[in-house]
Amino acid sequence: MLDRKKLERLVPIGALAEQTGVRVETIRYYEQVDLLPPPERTEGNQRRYGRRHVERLAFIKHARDLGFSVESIRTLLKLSDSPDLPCDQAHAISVAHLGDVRHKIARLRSLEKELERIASTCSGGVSACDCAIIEALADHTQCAHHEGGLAGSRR
Amino acid sequence: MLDRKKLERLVPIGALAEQTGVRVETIRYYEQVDLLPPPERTEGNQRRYGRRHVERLAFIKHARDLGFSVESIRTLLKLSDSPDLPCDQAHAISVAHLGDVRHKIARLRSLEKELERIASTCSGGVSACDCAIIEALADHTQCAHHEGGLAGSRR
DNA sequence: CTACAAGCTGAAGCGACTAGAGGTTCAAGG
DNA sequence: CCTTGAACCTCTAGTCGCTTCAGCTTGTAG
Repeated sequence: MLDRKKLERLVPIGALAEQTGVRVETIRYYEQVDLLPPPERTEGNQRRYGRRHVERLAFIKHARDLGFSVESIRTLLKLSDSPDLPCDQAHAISVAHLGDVRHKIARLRSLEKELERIASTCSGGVSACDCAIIEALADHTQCAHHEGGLAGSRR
Repeated sequence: MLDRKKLERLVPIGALAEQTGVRVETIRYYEQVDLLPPPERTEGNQRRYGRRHVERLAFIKHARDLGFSVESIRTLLKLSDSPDLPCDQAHAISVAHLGDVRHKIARLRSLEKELERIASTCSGGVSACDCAIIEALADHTQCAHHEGGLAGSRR
């Protein structure tokens, strides 16, 4: 297992981190939660990663950047490992996630508008303002999404 | 303190939850983290809330719906309690948060585009697809925000 | 009076890491 | 060969904003 020639082609965790842009601690965490398979070790018990690991971690990183949950990624990885029935499920996951993202965008846009309204009522000058922002927060009735479909989607 | 007449005007936690749309457990949590002051209690140690509590919790709920952190809300509440120098800080918090929200929107829009691209490469049909989604995730170079400013903003 | 809904506390769990303590190993310079 | 110090190791706890659970006690309607 610890063949000298093999070890030479393998990289330590710090190099893997640099290559992929994933922090060292996060890589160890991914191993712990079975996203990344345990790599080989040196005699001194240090991790040494090969090409496969680099690719798999890049996949994970990219999917995380796209906002996929670790659970979704676990499924996507399983699918990519067994190239028999992957397409349907992968497509379903992506489409569901796209729906999620659109939902979040809509919600954030509505928040943006309300925040603009609230922040603009008070320019932040020292005087003559008593204080519209706090009033706006206290008084829900001014609010555009009052009793609308937005509240609760966070939960 | 436990005057009979007073108690009659006070509501138990369940009613407060219903009125404000905040869950019972969450209300107790807010008390625990000092967002909501401890209310009066019945002889049997149950919480009874008055008008002030309802208002304060509505404030909190509204601010949370707008995505303010509990820390920001704590500050906003302090400001609203002491109406001397509130405006500047409240304005600063709101503007900072608005910046945050806009940043998130921009990021999500870019994710939306990429997800659209990825999902559209594979219509999800059973055959003839081997699987573009998984390839797209594996191959970062196709990605629009490749090495762009997006990665890492989650941290 | 009794049943049962609603309330109570305290602790643990969630997701996805991050940070720290305290120790070991690797590789380069002398 | 030896020393130094950066990089590595494990394990534990902390983050945020709740949620859930277990195992009780209290309030109220019939």
